[in-house]
Amino acid sequence: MFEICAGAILTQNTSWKNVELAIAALNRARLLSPGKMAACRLERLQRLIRPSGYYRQKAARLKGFCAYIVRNHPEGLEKWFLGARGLALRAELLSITGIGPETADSITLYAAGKPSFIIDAYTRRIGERLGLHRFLDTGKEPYSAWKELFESNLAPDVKMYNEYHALLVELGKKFCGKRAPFCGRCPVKALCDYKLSP
DNA sequence: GGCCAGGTCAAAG
DNA sequence: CTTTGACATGGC
Repeated sequence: MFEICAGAILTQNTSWKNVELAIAALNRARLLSPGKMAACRLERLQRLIRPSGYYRQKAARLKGFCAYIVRNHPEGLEKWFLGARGLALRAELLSITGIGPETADSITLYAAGKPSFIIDAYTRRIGERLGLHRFLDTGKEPYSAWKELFESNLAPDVKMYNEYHALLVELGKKFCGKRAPFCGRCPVKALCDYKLSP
């Protein structure tokens, strides 16, 4: 649970592979709990998470997150997440420095198990290449616009959001690299073309 | 060697 | 309020 939260912060603009190294180090150091991490010296934390990049910034963000939990939710993550509505939880997470919309959604969905659709680089990229950006609510922030587009067209189901996002990431890695503007081989595109053609 | 990776925030303009 | 720069490592 806390590991998922830490992973969500560590993976900001970073490949998951590097994050795994950092998580493994934290695990070996037995620091994967808010209390332990909050009590850990900053320099030590920085050293442990170094492989995940931005280690100074991320160490500060992790500590800030832990300090917030210790101070405002001393009963622990489980109780906090259990007692909170998804939307309220997301808003609360957003108030913590270092937790932006995507990280908040990742924690809300993956750690707390509440339906909150995650928008990431792959989701946007695939969406754009399928022409879905035409349906975005102009006048809203891009993140919110994408999120609303998906959430207003899908049932708020945790398991489905989970799989949906995982599939988008998988497909994005394979077929929608930043350097390949045309993803004609992408199965999602193939499926859409099939569905949309008479 | 250059480009990229499941972003976020504070400082400028 | 919108734009821009900083943050940093590992893999291909």
